[in-house]
Amino acid sequence: MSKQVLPVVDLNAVACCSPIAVRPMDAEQATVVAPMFKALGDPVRLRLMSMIASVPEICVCDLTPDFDLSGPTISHHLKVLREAGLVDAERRGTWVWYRVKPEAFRQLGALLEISTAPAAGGTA
Amino acid sequence: MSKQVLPVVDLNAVACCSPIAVRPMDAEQATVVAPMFKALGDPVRLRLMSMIASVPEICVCDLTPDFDLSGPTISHHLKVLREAGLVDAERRGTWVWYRVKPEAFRQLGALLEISTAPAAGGTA
DNA sequence: ACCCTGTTTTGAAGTCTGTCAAGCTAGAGG
DNA sequence: CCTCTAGCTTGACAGACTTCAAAACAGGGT
Repeated sequence: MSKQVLPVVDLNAVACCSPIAVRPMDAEQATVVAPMFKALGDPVRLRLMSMIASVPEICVCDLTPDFDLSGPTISHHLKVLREAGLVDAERRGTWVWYRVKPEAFRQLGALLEISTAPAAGGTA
Repeated sequence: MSKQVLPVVDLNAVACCSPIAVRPMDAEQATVVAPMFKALGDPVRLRLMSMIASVPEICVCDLTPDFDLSGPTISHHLKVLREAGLVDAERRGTWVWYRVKPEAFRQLGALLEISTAPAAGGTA
């Protein structure tokens, strides 16, 4: 039983991407997406995420020293990012390597787009 | 003393916008930005946000009925969005009207951009 | 086989969050 | 001035979150 590293958020369930500035989100979609934002809502995780996102992949051993936190705590935060579907992890020999899941990233970016923003007038 | 509606997150302090996929975030910036993501990390607030964002402005009285929650609870969530700097509120007569702060929105969107993403190879 | 290093899991403590009931404030209209 | 409605604030409580220490797990080297 390889209970290794399995994402929890189903990206296909994230009704694809119309920015929230264009159309209100239904309750179900909000339930799916909110955990991703929540995962980024902690300063430690946000930094972890940005460290992972700014390179192709990175070892936990290169993440930990940047924080005044215990190893287990970093590991916990990484797990939250994993379960939010934002990153993937893979063990290679002694070390575990993390990389972003670009789809997830794109999802969130798309939701926040102002793009063809509403402006006055009404939805009629 | 008008303790009306005052934002807490200083948008100017959000070192402007290089996507986290490009350069890791420093601790200070993460501390400033994380609360915005956190505010969106609750399904109720995410829906509120999207309802507000999809029209020019909207009255609390038009937000509340969409949820199976008490008035105070909605009010609490709106306060969180306000203090995260994501929305503004204004009382006009009997009703209070909410609208998004597009700058904040844009900030977050910019951070999530993959834009000139890293791809393999290394940062060299 | 044993130990050493890197990472995750478990268990526990303290803090924060989401929610409601009750009470309060702001404006409209008599 | 009184009352009614819309919305916010306070207080309280159950549940979730962050963190660490201790222990477990995974590989590599001797």
